[in-house]
Amino acid sequence: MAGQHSGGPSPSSTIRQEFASSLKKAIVSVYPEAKPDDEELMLSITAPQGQEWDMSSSVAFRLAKKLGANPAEIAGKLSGLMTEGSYVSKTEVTNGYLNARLDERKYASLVLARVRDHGDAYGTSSIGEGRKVIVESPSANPAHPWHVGTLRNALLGNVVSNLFEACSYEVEREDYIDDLGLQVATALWGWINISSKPDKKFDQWLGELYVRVNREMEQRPEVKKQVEALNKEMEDGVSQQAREGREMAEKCVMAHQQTAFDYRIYHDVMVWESDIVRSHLLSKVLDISSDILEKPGDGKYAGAIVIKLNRITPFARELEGSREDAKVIIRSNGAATYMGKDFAFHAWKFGLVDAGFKYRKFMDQPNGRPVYCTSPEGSPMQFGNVRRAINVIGGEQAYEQQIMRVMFSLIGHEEVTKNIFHLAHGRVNIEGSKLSARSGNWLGDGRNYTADDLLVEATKRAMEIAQKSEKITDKQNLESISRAVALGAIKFEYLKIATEKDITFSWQNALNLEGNSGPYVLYTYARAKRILGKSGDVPPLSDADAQQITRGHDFQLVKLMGMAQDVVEKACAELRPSVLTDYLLGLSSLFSKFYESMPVVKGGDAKGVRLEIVRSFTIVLANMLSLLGIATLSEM
RNA sequence: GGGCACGUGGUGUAGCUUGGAUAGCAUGACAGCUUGCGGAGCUGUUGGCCGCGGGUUCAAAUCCCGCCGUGCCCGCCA
Repeated sequence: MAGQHSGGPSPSSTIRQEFASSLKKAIVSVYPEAKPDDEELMLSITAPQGQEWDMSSSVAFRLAKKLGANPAEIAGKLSGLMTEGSYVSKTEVTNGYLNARLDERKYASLVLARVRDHGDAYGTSSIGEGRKVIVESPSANPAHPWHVGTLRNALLGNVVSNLFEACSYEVEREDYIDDLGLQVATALWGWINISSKPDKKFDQWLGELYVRVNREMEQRPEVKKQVEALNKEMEDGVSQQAREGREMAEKCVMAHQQTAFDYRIYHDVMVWESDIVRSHLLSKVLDISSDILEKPGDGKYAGAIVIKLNRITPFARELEGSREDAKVIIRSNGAATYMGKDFAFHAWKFGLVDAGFKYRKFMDQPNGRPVYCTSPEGSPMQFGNVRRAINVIGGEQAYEQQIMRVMFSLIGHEEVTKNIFHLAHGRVNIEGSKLSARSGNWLGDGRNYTADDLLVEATKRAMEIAQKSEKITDKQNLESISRAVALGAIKFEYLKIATEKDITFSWQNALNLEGNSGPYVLYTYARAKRILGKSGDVPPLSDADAQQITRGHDFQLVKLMGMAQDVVEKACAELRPSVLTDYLLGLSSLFSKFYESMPVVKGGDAKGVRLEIVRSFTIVLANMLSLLGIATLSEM
């Protein structure tokens, strides 16, 4: 989606407002004491099933309570006073509901003109104008490839970023690179002591090495000691090993980027944990938060800097029965914990402290924009300093995220607490076992549950079907078409599941090409495109065309298309990509019914309006798919 | 010990924030639809005590209370 944001109310909210204000007028004149609330009125309006009515309000039930009267009676009185508007042509009462019917010619003209005028920008909104948001995802460890769980995180982060952009927010797509810590130290031990000669894609190779070293550590305690020593070296950041560790991690991240590009996922900036440590961001943050921190001289936490949980619990009651009574921010050896770094990092995100980061270009991206990274050498750039932060992180980290948010309240930055959103997603398990990075049960011969392999498998599957397709005229493009279908299948399959739910990964589901799936949506798009291809340019709707609209699938489809912007705003406000997938399935399914029941090219007098509907459908569908990061295909 | 998340036809799920008319969709099974704009589709049949028990309400999948089941978290790991 590109171009100007549409701004203003959507067609569907225009008609709901009209209905609501007409309801309000009627209520005020019959029951002046009822004092109807505008928002309540809007919320009472829903779309009823069936084709007879377009909007329905349950407001009479609410009023019945307030006034102690019968709902049906109230609705009856109101109905008599309802005035017609520009779009509402008729109202009636059924079972206490006030139903409204639209003038389908007028409303269809409004929606279709809007789609034609706004094109690529149809469905966008201006609600976020002037605000900046940072989205963090997927923050994979640079010690192994993206697995099917990392992919879920990355896809979520991408869609959420797209949604914010569609709502006119300025968006910074940020990736936190956790290049310190035991995972990377473990891989580095292998790099130094076993092999530094990759013979396959770097992250895959490194992941296998990492798993090997983990097994080694279980048998040889001295290896574990050496890994811990390496970890300390990397933390200190000055030794040859530390430089080697960073170098190795960068190679791994390069390989991750390849995966990201394959999935059409791009970033603006990568913040490396080792640069956070190097920048002494921590000590600056400690300065502004000294009031809430303690440094016990003895006991369990002797020598460390901690935050006592009894300071947190008044603001987060759910942490009260916790087993620990403090959270360590700086270890007794002087190194910051993950908690400490994340707290400091968020102080940077919101511009509370200046980290003095230096940046350089990490690499060019296929979208034409480079991704930058923090670096020991480089120049200052403008990143961070946002008003809102979305952290796409697994639900298992809710405890730490909660403590961190409360810490900002305690140091007097309530606005930060309120604007850190932990977008907690469920786990992705693989059939029969849990995903475990350490054991590498997802990595290796015959069981390679990586994002890369998933795409290869899905493309293969799509290819089998595409080869049989008689509709693909350009056989040269079979490979790229299959890949696009595969991407559509995978992304849709992941995103349609509610964010908070766990997923048990199965090839069967991930490669789904029919039913509630991405390929189903792409397929309806291709059919619509074929109709347009046979008809040449579609002229704008004439009055005569508008007369041909019926109350069948044609108008149902128009009504659904009129809701695009509301859907985008809702998906953005709730951080729920599945709102989009639901909408796309609804649109596609309705289009299929329309397609089966209402001839377009041979539609006679109705040809004009039906063509315009088809044309609009392709635009709306393409816009919504693009928010999911899915590209359309004219043939498949 | 405490907390968080999830529980909806055989299977996978939407709806729960903001209570509202026959709980939506897919898949599976069965039966149909192509000399019609693309059958990766459409139509029909089958299949649900919305985990259980209370409560609030004119009205509960939705809100409240209590249970049960599953997963996760409560580390000077990240």
